[in-house]
Amino acid sequence: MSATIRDVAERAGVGLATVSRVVNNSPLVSPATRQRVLNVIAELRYTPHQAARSLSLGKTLTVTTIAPFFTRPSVVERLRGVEANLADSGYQLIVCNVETVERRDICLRDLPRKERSDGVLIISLAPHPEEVTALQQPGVAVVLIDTYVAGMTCVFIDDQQGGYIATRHLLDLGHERIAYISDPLTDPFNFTSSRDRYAGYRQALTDAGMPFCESYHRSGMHGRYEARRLATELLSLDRAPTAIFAASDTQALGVLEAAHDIHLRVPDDLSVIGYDDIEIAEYLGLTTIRQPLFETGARGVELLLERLGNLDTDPVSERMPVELVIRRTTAAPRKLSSDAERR
Amino acid sequence: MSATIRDVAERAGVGLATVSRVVNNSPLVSPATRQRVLNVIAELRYTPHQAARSLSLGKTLTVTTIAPFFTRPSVVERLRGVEANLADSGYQLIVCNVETVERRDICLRDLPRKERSDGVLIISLAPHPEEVTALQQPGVAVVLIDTYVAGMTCVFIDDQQGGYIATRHLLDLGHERIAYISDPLTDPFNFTSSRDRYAGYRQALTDAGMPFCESYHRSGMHGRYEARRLATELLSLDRAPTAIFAASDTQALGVLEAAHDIHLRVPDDLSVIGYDDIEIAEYLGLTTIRQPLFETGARGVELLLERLGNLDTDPVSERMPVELVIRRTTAAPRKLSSDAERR
DNA sequence: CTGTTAGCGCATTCAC
DNA sequence: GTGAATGCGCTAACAG
Repeated sequence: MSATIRDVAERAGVGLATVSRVVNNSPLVSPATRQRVLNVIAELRYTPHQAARSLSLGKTLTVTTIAPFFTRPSVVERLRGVEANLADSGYQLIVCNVETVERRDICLRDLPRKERSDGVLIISLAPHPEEVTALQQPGVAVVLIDTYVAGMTCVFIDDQQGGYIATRHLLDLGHERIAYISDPLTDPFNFTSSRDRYAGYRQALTDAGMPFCESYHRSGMHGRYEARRLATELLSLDRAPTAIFAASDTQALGVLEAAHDIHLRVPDDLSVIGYDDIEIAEYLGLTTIRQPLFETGARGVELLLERLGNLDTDPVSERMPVELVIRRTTAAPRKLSSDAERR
Repeated sequence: MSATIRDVAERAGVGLATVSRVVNNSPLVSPATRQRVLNVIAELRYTPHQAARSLSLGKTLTVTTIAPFFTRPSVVERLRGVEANLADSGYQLIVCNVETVERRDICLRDLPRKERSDGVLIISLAPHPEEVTALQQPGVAVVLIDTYVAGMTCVFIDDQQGGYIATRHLLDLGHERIAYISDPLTDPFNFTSSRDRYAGYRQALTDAGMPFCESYHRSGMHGRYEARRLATELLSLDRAPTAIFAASDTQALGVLEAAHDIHLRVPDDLSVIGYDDIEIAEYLGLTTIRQPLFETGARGVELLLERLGNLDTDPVSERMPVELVIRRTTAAPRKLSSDAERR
């Protein structure tokens, strides 16, 4: 059995409280006894028992992160931001991966409870209205990452702006047939990014006086294969698009594959722009919208830690900027170039 | 304040123990009272307090995973395997990311203690001999993933075999100048994979009666950029290699970049083989050695869960197989082709 | 400055 | 079947 605070106290010839004070760096201990206790602690390899500590403190000393689809590079990057800022806070990080809707609902309902965790970070999953009221119960601090919900503390991305910028970039290059490939706009997980980026896409089209063509928007399950399929459909349309905006870099890869399949050259025959700027994007020269992934995680933790201090602070929400990164998969459409030459 | 077991007991007009029995599915409760208690539990939204539970049980109900470099795709995939198998076990998953040697040492020393966690999974970090004896202290179950240490329970990859197969594949294609790019063979984290794969590489060369050329082995910090630099060095050698075996797919990407930089065509001018078979490998058509990443994590948890049951089982170790995946970055060397033509 | 005491919420002997 | 009592290891009042 490992040493308890009592063992240390006896061996050092002091009371329990003194040991506790030493462990918790209380200044109310004379240097002499402190040193003596410290020696015994080292000797016995004493470590405070986490559970006992939390029970006594009334805090779990734990932060839970609920995230969908671990594998998605964007989620990993956010998680890394979370971990980085939590490592030295004294809080342990509990992670919970959500890959089904059932799990999503269970996690959102059961995990944010003060008996389980002092704070909860929810990544990319927007709580439904009923869930929001449950989440606002006092006791647990909740911070939403990559999602905006009025009345809750969130660190989110201006995805509408991102969609706008992406589309605008294509428009500026002279494209007139711009398609958008994304996850389903409404899904049971309640992801919001595809939806917001879509709104930006539509807005940019409108602002440019460009008509929106229903058949230029395709959506399907997230992932490269599905995106490839959707892009193939798009590219075999009568008036095939000359540019495709994919709601994520992963999906943009699928688009590139589809183009390759039918021997279209990128960017000569087809422009492709992604979203996220994951690591491989640079390698592939993919034009994309960069969003601060790591930073959202890191900032989310900061806000959570603040709230952990005093729970009754007003919710704040912070919007993080996106940025267009132009690389080698976008260019002026061929038709336009020839038009230009003709003049 | 949230409801405690006492609140439930009072409201249901029963004793504390009865509520506890209901919560823990003890059969020693009459159906009638059970139902009554269940109703009150639902009504009060009662959830057992984790910390109190563990304190009383003498178990933390927690499993800790220590993993280096969250970002590495291989680590993420293993973690996913861990999470998948732990989700329904009733244990919470605490994750700890290690990005510096100091953290590595601290984590390995402080986390595997029964006061903190019932079980620990250590991914890709080989404990040093002193650390091993500490890890074998009773109380915590420890399972090593992607690492083999005699006397401990491990799920590991036959990396020497992997290195052998990779090199052998190149040899079979007719290559005679085969280089190897990897992490440093010995590093303070004590990663073993680069070392083992190197051993396999050397062995394959020897078995083929091929001399080993010191300058064909380059090592440097893990990552694409460094690998690109190393490959560039290699390719500007007088007798440049015709094939490069990279110790990871990520590094193989760097090699591909280096080749591209100097307009070498792959696989015509240079063959490249990676290791891991991460998702992007398929997209790029990278020939590689596939290792069961997800599975090692998943299997590691299974073994841990078993050990959690009875701690004094003998350590077991399981070796997982690797597999050559031939795609489009390896081919016979040009020189040989022309030799063949000449005949 | 330091020791003593009383819970924190729950599982678990024991009696009934 | 069920309830009352005990202790898990620690922190925070409190008294000295």
